[in-house]
Amino acid sequence: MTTRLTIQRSAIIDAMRDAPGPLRPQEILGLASRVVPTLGIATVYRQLKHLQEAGEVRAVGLGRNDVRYEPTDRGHHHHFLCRECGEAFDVHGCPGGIAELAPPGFDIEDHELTLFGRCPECATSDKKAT
Amino acid sequence: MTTRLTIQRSAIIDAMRDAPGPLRPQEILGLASRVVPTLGIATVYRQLKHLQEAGEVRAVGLGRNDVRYEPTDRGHHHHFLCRECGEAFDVHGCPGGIAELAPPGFDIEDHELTLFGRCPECATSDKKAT
DNA sequence: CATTTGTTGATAATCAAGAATCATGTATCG
DNA sequence: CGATACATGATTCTTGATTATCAACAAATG
Repeated sequence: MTTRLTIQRSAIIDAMRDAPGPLRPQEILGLASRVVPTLGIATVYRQLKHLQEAGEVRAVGLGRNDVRYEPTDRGHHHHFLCRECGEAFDVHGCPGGIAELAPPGFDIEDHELTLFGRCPECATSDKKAT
Repeated sequence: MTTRLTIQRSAIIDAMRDAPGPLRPQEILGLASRVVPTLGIATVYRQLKHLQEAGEVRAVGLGRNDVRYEPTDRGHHHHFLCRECGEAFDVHGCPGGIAELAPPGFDIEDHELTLFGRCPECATSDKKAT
């Protein structure tokens, strides 16, 4: 169970590292396939599991029924989800005073903030103006 | 397709209306079953669909693989999710300046904020102190 | 009361995500 | 080179959530 650094593994890690935000398993497959064309989805899931257990990768859920993965070394940040193309982007910065929102008695450990809208690319190709 | 107000329908609506936060279909079934013991899960899903189409109910996703439903007439608010018991609570109030977090070029339409931690009930019965 | 139309509850069908299986492949080490 | 142990990729299986089906029902209408 020694965890070898195979090309598949590094391709998967690189895909996440180079992405502007968290990726879905299928997206990881697509990106890493450019490096390792024979890559299978099973390996993606397998490596994601290993990487999660190793603490190098974390799952985040934006929207409903949506699980994406991101490297854990990016510090505290939030996300933007484009409603048009579905891509997720990291958003740095965090409004303060969040813990104070909860009524007394609630023990706040953490929080997640997700912005929804249109990414620069989708906003530019304005489909509204049809 | 006239949408009759059956006891099942009103029991389902009442369950959501009386809840402190969004409910999962199974939770709705459990609560509404107190009023209509024969209630089936199929009716819950059916009514949720109708209510969504009627704009009276909205689906929200907290955490991963998690869909809950809430009445739409509660105005802008956020949520708290207890990591121990899994119950969700509405949180009123909203930190300002959220739209400014996004880098230029992003078109922000909306946002969701979820707090994680322990609810008053779970925080009191401190299992940490074992 | 009889008819019509929408509703219910039990259950089967569907679907997708993720896990397990297994033969093949590939480093590593002797 | 040959043996060993882990990794891969194709595929199948499992699981849980949601949907569709359908016979039994109930409200509204004549």
